Amino acid sequence: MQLPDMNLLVALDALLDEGSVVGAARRMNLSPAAMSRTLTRIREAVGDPILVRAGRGLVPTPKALQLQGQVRNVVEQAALLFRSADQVDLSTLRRRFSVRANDFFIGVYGGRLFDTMERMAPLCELCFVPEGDTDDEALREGRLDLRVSNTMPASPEVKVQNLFSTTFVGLAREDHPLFDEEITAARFASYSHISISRRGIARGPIDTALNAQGLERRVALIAPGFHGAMFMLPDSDLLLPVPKEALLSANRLKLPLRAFALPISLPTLVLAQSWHPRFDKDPAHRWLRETMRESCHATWLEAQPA
DNA sequence: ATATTACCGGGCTACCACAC
DNA sequence: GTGTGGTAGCCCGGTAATAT
Repeated sequence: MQLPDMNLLVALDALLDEGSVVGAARRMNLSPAAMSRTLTRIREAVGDPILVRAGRGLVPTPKALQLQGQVRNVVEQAALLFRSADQVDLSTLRRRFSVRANDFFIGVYGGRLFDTMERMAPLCELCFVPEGDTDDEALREGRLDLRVSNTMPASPEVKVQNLFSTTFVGLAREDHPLFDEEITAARFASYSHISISRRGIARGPIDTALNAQGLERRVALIAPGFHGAMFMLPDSDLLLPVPKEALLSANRLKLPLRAFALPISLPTLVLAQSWHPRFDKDPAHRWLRETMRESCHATWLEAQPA
């Protein structure tokens, strides 16, 4: 069987990623003219224009967008074949690591993670992507390097490693009437709450715990993320349960908020990172996972009460 | 500014002739 | 039969010019 020139795949990956002939040429140490001719060969091989002129630049065709994930996957797998199983030169490593996490994790843990990555692998990019419904598929296709979540992946082949566990505390404006007397479950339930949910779900473990005591709370506001919700507290009587590490963000932002221990018992939340086994032996990915684990641990320690 | 094309040169390979 | 050297053709990259 006559195989096509596999170098075209590497060039196609660069072209689709950069979206320009000049950018892809720079990345592959070629002249723009040489890359333009490579694009011509790719067009002939694929039978599609791949990138078409739009003013000064180029835009991808639907076929190109459809191929992008597959091409990246194949190129990464091919690169792995030639890479030592244990070594990676972080100083020259050019790679974008996509991590899916919620805004609590990004806001509290993302900064230290990025700082460590920036110092060790200055040419790498960290790309946080919002949580989605097709995590396992994204991991499998290589669109996602890591997923950080408290829910287990649906696919049994996906690898999981615990990062840290956390518990919830309550947040309210510092002069909230809640602080005038002892914070009982009944008083906690008597104020309106913010519930954090991307899918608009108002009920959760807090409601279960209150119901067990014959109490019920009113969720007056549903927000997609903790950080945005925190900014609503100073102007309202709302209460916001947050993972206790989120207090780091509240303190840094110098928000006029006060934390309180929840008067109910909630299960401990365990956050874990998960990845597809295809990346298990990849030294760069292994470094990412290790860096994630260590930077999370350092942030977690900082957030613990003295 | 960026993409494409024309033209040129270097490297590689297939093919052939020749010597051993 | 095998190894070596010469040649032609192809592929690909560079520069420069042109088109968008």
